[in-house]
Amino acid sequence: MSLHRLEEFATLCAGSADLLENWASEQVRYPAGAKIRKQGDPATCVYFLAEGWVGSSMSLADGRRQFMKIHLPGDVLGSPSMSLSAAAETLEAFTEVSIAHVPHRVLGQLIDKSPRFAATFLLSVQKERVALMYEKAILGQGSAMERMAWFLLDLHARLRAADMADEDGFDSPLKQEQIADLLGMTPVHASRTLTRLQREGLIERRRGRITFCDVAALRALCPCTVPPFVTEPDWLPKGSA
Amino acid sequence: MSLHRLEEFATLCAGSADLLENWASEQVRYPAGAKIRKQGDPATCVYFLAEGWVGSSMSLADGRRQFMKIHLPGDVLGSPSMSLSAAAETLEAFTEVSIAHVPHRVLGQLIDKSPRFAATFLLSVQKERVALMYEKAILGQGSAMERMAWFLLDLHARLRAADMADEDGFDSPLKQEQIADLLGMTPVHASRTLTRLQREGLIERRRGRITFCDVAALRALCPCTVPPFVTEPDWLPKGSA
DNA sequence: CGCGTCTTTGAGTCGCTTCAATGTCTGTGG
DNA sequence: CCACAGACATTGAAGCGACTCAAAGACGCG
Repeated sequence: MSLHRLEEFATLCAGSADLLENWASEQVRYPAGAKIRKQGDPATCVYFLAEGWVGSSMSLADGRRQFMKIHLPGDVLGSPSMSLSAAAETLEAFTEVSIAHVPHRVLGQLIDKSPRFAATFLLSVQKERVALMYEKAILGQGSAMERMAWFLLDLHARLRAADMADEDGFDSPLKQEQIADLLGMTPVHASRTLTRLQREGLIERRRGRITFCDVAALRALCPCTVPPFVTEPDWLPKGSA
Repeated sequence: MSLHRLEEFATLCAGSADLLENWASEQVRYPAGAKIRKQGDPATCVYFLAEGWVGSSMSLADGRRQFMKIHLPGDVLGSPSMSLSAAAETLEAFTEVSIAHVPHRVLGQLIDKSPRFAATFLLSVQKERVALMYEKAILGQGSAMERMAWFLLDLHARLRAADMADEDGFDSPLKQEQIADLLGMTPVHASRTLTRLQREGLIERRRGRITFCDVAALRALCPCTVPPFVTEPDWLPKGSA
């Protein structure tokens, strides 16, 4: 399996794939709780997450915090801030993590050399944008139960894709406060919501593990489903570099 | 002024700029209320909005609706769905509009021919992604007053950039129901919130016009400000095609 | 003028928050 | 091995912000 998730839309040509692997192989480790990059820091590179869990968040002026995404191995982190003079999001390790730093300069070279890389990277960014759109819709329209059900199913699907969970549940290092800041509710209410899901027989909890007891009911709680992504769209530039 | 807003990060090389202008010049008109594209439709092109106001929205299974963005002339619409097999968002004309259809194929050609176009388009997508991140934070963390203040100031800034508003206010065709669906609240509460802003002397309303009476107070209500965007980052491929 | 659409206002309810106390788990040192 | 501390989770009670339902008011248009 690749160290990054840039080939989910299309296979890259050998040249760019090799260059990426090369950069991705040089990893830095951070302990749990470390801030990899803070909101407001100069943004000079993006990050390939190789191991561990990372959360990206934005803080408001008065300290309220909104997590944007829980990142899993293979994710490219921090790329929205390439368009900014200073980083918009804080990247924080939830577990011990292993991360490769890829300077914007390298991305620029890859785009310059390989149109196919450029298009593939663009698609993966659009995919993240679509994910944000769904999350915006759910924060704007959904109740606490709906948000929690969405979160559990979405995280589970992504963990499955990363081979980090079995079919009926997953282990997670997330504290309820972090889940709350992801879903736009208070920690107290996150606890109540999870407790209620458990009391109603949809999930079980032990230690950090969540087990799904009634996936159908959870899905029924989710107000929307994401349509399938394209692979190899016909307009994609063919590989050459 | 250009028919699109792809050159806010960097000037394009003559070849791609010309090709774009050419496509952008062939416009279709839609009456107010028309659906330009519906959620679930096949996604085969993106849209350059030349004239008028458009809203992009996602609907949940039970009919609740979340507007993603109010689009103004110069905006590129519908590009998130390039990554999907079916469109994720509905595009709806708020006024009579004039729109150019640009097939994905053309974008593919441009990316293939001009790395500089590819990088510039990527940056503009990242910019939209950052905007979504802020909106997610505000929906997740902000009160109704904060959301409304953010909306008014953000829309005003964007109207100013498009030369569609003067310094102290703007005209808008938006109904309160649409504002409500953008900010994740009910129309009734949108009305109360606007009325309260007016009673407290921050804004005035007459017809569709909003006038700012106390911009400082409005800004103070906003929980966050977007950092400046980059222009011509040094890693951007130089023009050639 | 009269009609339809949009907005405002009021009263009651519900969901989530707040504050504070209690409970649980884990690791640590006596 | 047990006692204790600290961090996290749970629970209860009270309050508030936003929602719902419903009616009345304003506006635009024929």
